[in-house]
Amino acid sequence: MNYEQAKARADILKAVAHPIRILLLDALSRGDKCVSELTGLVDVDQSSISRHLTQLKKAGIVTERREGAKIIHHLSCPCMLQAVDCSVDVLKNSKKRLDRNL
Amino acid sequence: MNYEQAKARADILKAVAHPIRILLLDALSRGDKCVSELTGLVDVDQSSISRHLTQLKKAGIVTERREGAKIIHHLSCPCMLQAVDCSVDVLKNSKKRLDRNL
DNA sequence: TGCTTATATGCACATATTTGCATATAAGCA
DNA sequence: TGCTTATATGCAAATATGTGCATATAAGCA
Repeated sequence: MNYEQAKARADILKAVAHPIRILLLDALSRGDKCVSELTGLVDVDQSSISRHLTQLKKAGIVTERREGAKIIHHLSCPCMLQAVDCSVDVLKNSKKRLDRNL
Repeated sequence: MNYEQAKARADILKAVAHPIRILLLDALSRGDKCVSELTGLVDVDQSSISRHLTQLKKAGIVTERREGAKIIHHLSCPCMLQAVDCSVDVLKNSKKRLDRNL
């Protein structure tokens, strides 16, 4: 793998690597939602959610469609949920190691 | 999923989301290596590689063992390679969409 | 012990990321 | 058109991240 390829992969992973964006993906995994619905999930400004969604869209993980005044967001790459699951495995393994005092 | 859980997952993914760290994981997937071997992979200072490895170790993705003067690094969570593969899927899907002019 | 190789760390600096507030843009509706 | 709801964006400030250089620490060996 060369640096360019690694950079492209890193850019996708960076788009996911934020607590709020992970919460957004989690919510979208249970169905399409508009910005105001997603804003209700966390205690941050609506503008912040808007920008997080922009990042997910730029990365190609989420798509949008307009429905009247609302913009509906859709998880177009559910595969990224698996990437999040991988991180859960790491957490579990780390915990196991701690439990064994390693 | 609550914010704490999302934060823990994000911290793991952040540890991977950097081109150099992805190159390091890729190299380690083909066998354990010491710092100086890994430093040869990219044109950055040895201290930079050392710090990237520290992040991977803190996240619990890589472990180390000493062998004489050298410190050998080992990919303890190969599952993270799958997370990187997920990002490749996203890139492929994005490319497909572009090819269809969507 | 003194020298060499291997790795880590303090420091300073540059760059990137996140955030809220205010405000802009866009759609729907009276 | 004027009002309301929905979403995006400019700006400024705070925080985080990545980097090289110099140097510290640790192991092996003559």
